[in-house]
Amino acid sequence: MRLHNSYTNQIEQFETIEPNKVKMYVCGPTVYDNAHLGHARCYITWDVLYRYLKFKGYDVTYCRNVTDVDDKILKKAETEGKTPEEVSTFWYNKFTESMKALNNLKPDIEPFATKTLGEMIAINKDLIKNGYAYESNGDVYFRVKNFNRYGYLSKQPIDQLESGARIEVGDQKEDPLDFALWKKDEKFGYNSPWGVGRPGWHIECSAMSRKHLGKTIDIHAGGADLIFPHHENEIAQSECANGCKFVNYWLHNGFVTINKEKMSKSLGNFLTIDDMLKLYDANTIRFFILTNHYRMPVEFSDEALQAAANGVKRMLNAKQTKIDESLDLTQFDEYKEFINAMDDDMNTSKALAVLFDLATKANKDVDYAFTLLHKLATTLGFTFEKAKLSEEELAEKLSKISAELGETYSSMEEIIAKRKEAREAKNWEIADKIRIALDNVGIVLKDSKDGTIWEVK
RNA sequence: GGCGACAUGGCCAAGUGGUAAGGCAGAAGCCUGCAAAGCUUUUAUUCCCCAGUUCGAAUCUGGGUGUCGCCUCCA
Repeated sequence: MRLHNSYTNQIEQFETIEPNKVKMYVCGPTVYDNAHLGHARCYITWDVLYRYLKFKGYDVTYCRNVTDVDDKILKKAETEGKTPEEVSTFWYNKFTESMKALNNLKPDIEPFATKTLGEMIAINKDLIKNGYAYESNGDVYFRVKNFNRYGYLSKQPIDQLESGARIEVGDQKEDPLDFALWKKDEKFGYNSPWGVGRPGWHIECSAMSRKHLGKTIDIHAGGADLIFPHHENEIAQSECANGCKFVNYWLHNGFVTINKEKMSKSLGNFLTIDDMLKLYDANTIRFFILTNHYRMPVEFSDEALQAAANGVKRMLNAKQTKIDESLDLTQFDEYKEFINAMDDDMNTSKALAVLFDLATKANKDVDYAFTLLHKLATTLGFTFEKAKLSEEELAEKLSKISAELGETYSSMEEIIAKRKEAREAKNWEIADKIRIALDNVGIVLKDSKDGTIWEVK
């Protein structure tokens, strides 16, 4: 497999540290608010990578952290009169629900920052001992000038960074570029060798990554907006503390834009995952994301989502046959094409083209097509489960239909039988009336030689 | 100002040296009592503009124009 490494800005052959094992870390959410479509893109992208690596036979350990110590959480706790734990627990649960609703697999490890403080303190101690960090009035700062590869990931010339850096009021830094590893905070802080305080954001990921995956890992992924300063700082901390390479492959996804602008919390132009899921299903959102290459920006619009909904419906509504588990899928050209596409830096749009080809073949009764389609689409995280109505929803629709037709029906089967009767008598007026009444409540009938079935639109 | 990307049909989008995948939308036909779904056919002599390299460029080089992102919390 070949992957684009942001560190070298090149597409490289993916080689694991240990044979057949992948240690993969993704920067997770700060849990203080609803997740939006931008987060969905990020976590769907890395979910697909996770699934695909497993599909290829790798033993993958996927670690995605939860940042539960942060200014925004504390602010929210204060304004809502809650404890920071209450706020972060609430939003972590919401986030978990959103991820599940999007059909993202749960990472193998989901560490919390507040449970990794010991590791953070240990790293800080090492950094201070090695001269890469210093304590200053209860704060601890990283000494950027001592790390000569600083700026390599983000391709930022250090003198440029220097001129742009600002010193905030109350800063205790030796140099404007230095960043906080630990911040004095007597109100919400934790005990440390430097007094009561809180960890800096960047050290959290260095610590959680090292604790759960080790000093050098295969993949570290996240949104492209984390490249600077977050990932740059992680590299500095981890490599200076551990004395070895931190990450072999840095992977970054592009943004979701809306009206040509990055969708983000600070601009306020975001659509939450919850709201999206009221309008479009998880398959549609996933398809919308995967039609674009993961590093390109993707522009949100209702038209684009509607197009995605239509497209994914065709793909997943392919004529289903029994899944043949004994079939050797690797023998088929479509399988090879899919692998080639995904191996090429996750070319999901090409992979989807293969799935469309298989859907058409399945509809034309090519025997292996549906089994292969099912396997490959599932690998990308699509589901073939049809939308089902709850008993209440069905009852509501039945009563509406009954009202419109002026008769009482207690099941869809009854209605279909009635229509069948009318059709056999060539009473097209009644047959059409029934079909239209169903259509009005979002139920579509499909006639075929084998009879009539109904589906939710 | 520094750094990094992107510009392909009505819309979305792959393709990075060998003569334009795929999806959506549109059109025609088949199927159907009519539909829906499906199947078939169909829609870019052309890839932002201008030079250059090459037998050959959407793909490489130089210049221009436009759009976006990072440089501050951000997926």
